Amino acid sequence: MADGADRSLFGEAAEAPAAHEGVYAEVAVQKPLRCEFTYRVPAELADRLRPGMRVAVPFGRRREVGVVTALTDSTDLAPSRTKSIAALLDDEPVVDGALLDLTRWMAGYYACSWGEALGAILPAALKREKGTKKRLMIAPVAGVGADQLAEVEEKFPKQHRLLRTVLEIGEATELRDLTRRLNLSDAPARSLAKRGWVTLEKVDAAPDELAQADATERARPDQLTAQQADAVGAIAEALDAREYRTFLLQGVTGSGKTEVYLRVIEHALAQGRGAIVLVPEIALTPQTVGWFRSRFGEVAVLHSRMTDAQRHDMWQRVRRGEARVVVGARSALFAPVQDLGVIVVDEEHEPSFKQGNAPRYHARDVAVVRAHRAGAVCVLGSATPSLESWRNAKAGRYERLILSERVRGIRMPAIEVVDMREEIPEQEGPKLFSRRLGVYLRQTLERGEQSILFLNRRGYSPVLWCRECGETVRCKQCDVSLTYHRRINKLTCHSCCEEIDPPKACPSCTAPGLRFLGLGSERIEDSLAELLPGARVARMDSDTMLRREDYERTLAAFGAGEVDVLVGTQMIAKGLDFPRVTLVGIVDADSGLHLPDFRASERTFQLLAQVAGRAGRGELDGRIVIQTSTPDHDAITRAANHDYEGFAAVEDELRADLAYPPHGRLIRAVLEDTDESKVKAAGAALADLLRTRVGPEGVMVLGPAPCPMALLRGRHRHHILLKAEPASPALATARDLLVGFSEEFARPRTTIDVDPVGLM
DNA sequence: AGCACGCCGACT
DNA sequence: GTCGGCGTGCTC
Repeated sequence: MADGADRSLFGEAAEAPAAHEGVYAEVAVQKPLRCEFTYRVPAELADRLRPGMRVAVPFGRRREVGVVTALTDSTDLAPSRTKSIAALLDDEPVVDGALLDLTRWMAGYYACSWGEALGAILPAALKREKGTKKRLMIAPVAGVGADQLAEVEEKFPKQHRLLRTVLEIGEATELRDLTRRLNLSDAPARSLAKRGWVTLEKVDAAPDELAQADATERARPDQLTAQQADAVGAIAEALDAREYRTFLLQGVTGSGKTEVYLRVIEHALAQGRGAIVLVPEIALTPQTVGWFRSRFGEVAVLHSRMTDAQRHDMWQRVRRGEARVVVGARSALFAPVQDLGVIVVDEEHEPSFKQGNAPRYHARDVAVVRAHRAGAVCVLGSATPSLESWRNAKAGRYERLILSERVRGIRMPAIEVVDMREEIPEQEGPKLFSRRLGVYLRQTLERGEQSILFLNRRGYSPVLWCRECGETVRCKQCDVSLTYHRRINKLTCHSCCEEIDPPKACPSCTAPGLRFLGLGSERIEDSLAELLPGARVARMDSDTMLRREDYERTLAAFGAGEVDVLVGTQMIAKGLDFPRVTLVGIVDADSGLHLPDFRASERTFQLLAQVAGRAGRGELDGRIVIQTSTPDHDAITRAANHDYEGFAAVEDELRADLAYPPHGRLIRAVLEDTDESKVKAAGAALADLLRTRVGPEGVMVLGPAPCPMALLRGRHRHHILLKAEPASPALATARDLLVGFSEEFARPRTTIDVDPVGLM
């Protein structure tokens, strides 16, 4: 570094021509900066340095870890601006050429920096020079309880919220998990520690139950169904040809998709090739991992709850070829599997495959790209494929394989739709259970069978409403109503986690007598106690399931028949397989239907189909009750008739009319700032720029308009939506204009979301 | 994104 | 008098 300064001061004229010679490296750092940075390669590193290796470089006042993306022998920069690489951190590239190319593609496509894209593929331990960070654990101190809680309740709501959660968990927890979930900084934890009510302690690593998951026995069936065999045959053929193909494996719940995955992976392994299996985070249970482990032995697992050290270890094992099968959530897509044969994306329609922060990639789409580039096969599995994949299959880009029969000849459950508008409320307040659902619940209990009640809304009541002025009690920082939680007697903001004491009178007109409007899972649980006295009820939502063990334990209790009725949110929609469940009640099928999102109907259909799949998994016949106030809605009638194909065809036409995906592509720009006028002004300027530079024939510019949640954590948010033909080159131009705009103006902050999922 | 520098309110 | 709020400018 010093020599650079020296040269600019003394030697510039003399060695000006020579200053550009030598070896330079392009280095990508994990920051949202448009380009890579050029560094001089010290002579002693020149013959060892290769693209894909990590280096430590001086960056501003700091030292950063970056990845070398290219080596050159010249630079356009003035020599005085070129600093030298400070240290080489690898003997071998940690990112191979294929992944380097893939991240470059991602950076361009998803409008992020190459460094950010690389950041998504490297385990955290490799992104720091010092390696693995210790974990900070928070634990309650014995004897601390209600008295201490009461002491901080009034003046320190954040400490109160944290202490309450820590006490509820009752054992040491990673602080970062809690602060993320409760939307807190470290400060409240430090204050509690200072009071001596909790302890903060750094630990190395914790054992990981998934890494150690036992091989769950899952017998390898001798006989596949004819459809399974056909599917395996078609995919194996592509593997044998060693060519890229994408298959859409569409199979109803219980049709044996997993067995198809397992056979295909067997085939790839027999060829000496590796495999990646992506599953939604919440489906990544010891049981799932166990299936793969029992069949393949050495299986690497990658998921968000692992410690940095554990992820690093798994990553190394994959890179060394010790594990040839990787099972994991979204980011496992980037596991350094050599000679990749197949990528499986299970539940490909799940919105969680889209990452919510930069790089905002969709793992399903990037899986197809990675497979294509690797000459591998991609298998997208779902009972209810996304409209995007359905259309890709129709257009011949994917090959559709259908599993319509359930294994062992299990019948599809009967689905009954109950029109809640025809139910007469016995007393004031919302009607929770229709007469029919009430009767079925009682009968199921009497037969000693089990029920599941699904409501995708936690808390007791989502709205507190003033009958005088019609206002609802809202969050001061966010554009949402506060949800009443009865156990803790607080109003909670589900957007920013802030909580307040329920007011006695209306905050806007001071009239007394606020009323609860609507229902949540907590209220269902309470009402069940009245409807079915003596029934054993368990509730599963993110309020009751604070630890992973809670989840496992509740499911184990349910499986053992110690629980009669399981009440829950999304958390219980997926994967649960209990033979004694003969009744599933969907308490309010409409809850997601009216969200301001063009995918609302699709999401509702998928959720209903998924929840319905929880009943009748064993010998006993299942029964599903869907409660709704819109019984004629397509998502509901088609779900009730197990008619995916009909739903997809109708929905596809609606999307075509409006040029929404899959018939158009979207890019969304969100502008946010504490000052609303700045957001409005910048939004108008940006929309003007876009409209003048890309004509309406190429790209439609919608907005600017306030986002569905126009105020979030104290920031006003407006968005602009770009809509274009899927193949329109103008969309790329528009995207690059957005990138230019966001770089030119630091405020209001502009985030660009390519192929957005969820418009909130 | 960090992390500096740089200008205006409530406290020892 | 200063400690500290966050506005804006830069990183090879």
